[in-house]
Amino acid sequence: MEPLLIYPDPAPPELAQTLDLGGYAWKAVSDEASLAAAEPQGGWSGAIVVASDDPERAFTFCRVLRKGDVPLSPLLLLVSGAQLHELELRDDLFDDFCLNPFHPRELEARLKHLFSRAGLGLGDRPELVEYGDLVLNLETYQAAVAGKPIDLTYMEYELLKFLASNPGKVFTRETLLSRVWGYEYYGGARTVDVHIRRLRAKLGEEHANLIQTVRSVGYRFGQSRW
Amino acid sequence: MEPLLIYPDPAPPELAQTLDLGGYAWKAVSDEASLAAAEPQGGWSGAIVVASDDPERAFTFCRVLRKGDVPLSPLLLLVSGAQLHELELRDDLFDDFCLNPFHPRELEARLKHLFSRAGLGLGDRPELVEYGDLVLNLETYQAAVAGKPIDLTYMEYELLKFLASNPGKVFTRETLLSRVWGYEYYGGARTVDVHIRRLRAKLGEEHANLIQTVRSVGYRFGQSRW
DNA sequence: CCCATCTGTGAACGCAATGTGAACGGCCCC
DNA sequence: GGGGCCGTTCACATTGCGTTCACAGATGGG
Repeated sequence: MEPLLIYPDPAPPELAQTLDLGGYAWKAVSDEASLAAAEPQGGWSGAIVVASDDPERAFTFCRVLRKGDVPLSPLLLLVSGAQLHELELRDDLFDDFCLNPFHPRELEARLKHLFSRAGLGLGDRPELVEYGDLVLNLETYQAAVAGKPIDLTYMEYELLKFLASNPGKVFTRETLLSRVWGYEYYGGARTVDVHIRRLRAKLGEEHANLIQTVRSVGYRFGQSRW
Repeated sequence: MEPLLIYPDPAPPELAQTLDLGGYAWKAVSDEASLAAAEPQGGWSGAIVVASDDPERAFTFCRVLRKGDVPLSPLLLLVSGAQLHELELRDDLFDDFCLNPFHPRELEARLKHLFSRAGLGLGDRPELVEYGDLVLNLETYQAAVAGKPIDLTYMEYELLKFLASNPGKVFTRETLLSRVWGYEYYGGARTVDVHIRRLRAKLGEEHANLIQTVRSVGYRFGQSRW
C-alpha cells in the first residue's frame, strides 16, 4: 500500500507510533514546498493533517492538498476539542476528523473506514456547484452562466466557489479573506471589493445581482432561503 | 429541516438532549417494523444509530436502512470504545461513527460535516430570531414579516434584533444606545426615536404595534407578559 | 383646560462604506 | 529580458444611511 502523507514534520510521536503499530507506511512533510519532492513513486494513499498546533497553517496545507493535480484523499484531520468550531465552513477540506489526543483504536478505525469508503468509489460523481444559471465545475476549474462559459482567474474562481457553496449567507470581508485567501490578512480589505466587482462584471449585467452587498457587513451570494 | 431518525427508542437521554439543544428535529423508533409508520412526510434527513447496547441488532437495523427504497443517509453510528473492532468489514453500513459516551460538540460537528458532505447544504439550519409574524435570519441579515421580506439597514436590523431577542422587556433609550450602538457611544437619545419610527414604518401598519412606546421610559417589543 | 414634557415626523447634513478606474509589481511563459 | 496576466493597492467618485435639528402632535398632571 502506498504511504500516508503526514503533516507536520516531525509527526507527533503518538501518531507515528500508532501508524507504525498498525502497519501503515507513512512519510511526514513540513510544508507545501516539500510536497512534490517527498511524493513517492505511486503517489499517496491518503493524508493525516494535525491541526492542533497551528490550525491556520494546517488548513492552508489541506487546501493545497485538495487543489493539487490529484486531489489527495482520503484526508483525515486531527483537531483538539477546543477547535471543533473552526471546522465550520471548512467541510470541503477534509473527509473525516478525529479528536486529538486520540485513541489509537479510534484512529485506526477511522482510517479503515475512510479507505473502505474511498474504495467504494463514492467520489467519482462530477463535482459541481450549481446555483440558478451558474455552474462551477470543480474538476475542470471552469465556470458557466446560462450555458455560456465565462473566464475566471484563479482568485475569482475561488471566491465565487466559496460564495456559491454557501448561498444566502453573508460573509464579512475578513471572513472571506481568511476562508478564501487562507491566511490572516494585514491591510487591504478592499481587495475583496475589487474581486467582487470583477466577478459581477464577468457574470454579466443580468446576473451581477447574484452577489449582493450587505452594507456595513459584507457580501452575500444568491437569495436567502426561508 | 426533516427530522433525524434515532435508534433505538427511547433514545439515550444525552443524545436526546444534545439534539434538542442543537435544534435538531428527531424521532426515535424501536425496530425495523415501525420504520414505515414513523416516517415523516418529507422523509428522514439522516439517521443516528446507537450501537453501544445491542450491536448486533443495531447493525441489522443499519442494514435495513441502507437497503430501503431510498437508502438512508447520512448515517451516524454511536459505538462504545470497546466495540471499535466490530466496525471492521461493516464500513458500508454507516457514513461516520462517534465514540459513546460522546462530547456534544463532537457529535454536532460530525452531523454538520455529514450534512455538508451529503451536499445538503441544509446541514446548518439558519439561526433565526422569531416572534409572531416576524422572522430575522441572522446568517443572511434578512428580515421578513408574514413571509414578506423587508429591507432593513444595518442599524435598523441590529436594533430590531436586539428588541426581538428580548420581547416584552422595556429598554430605555440609553440602554438601547449602549447595547445596540455600543458602550462608548455618545449620541443623542433622539437617534433611537428615529430608528424606531423607521422600523415601525417598514414593519407595516399592521405590525407597527410590535414596538410599543412606554412613555417616560423607553420602548418595548412584543406584548407585555401582563 | 393649560402648560410642561415627551414623542412622532419630515427634511437636511455629513461621514463612512462601497463602487470604479487606473496603476503598480510580482510571476510565468514565450 | 520582455510582455502579458493577474492580484493587490491607491485615489477619487458616488451613494447610502446614521445622525441631528426644528417643529408638530400627543400625553398627562394639576
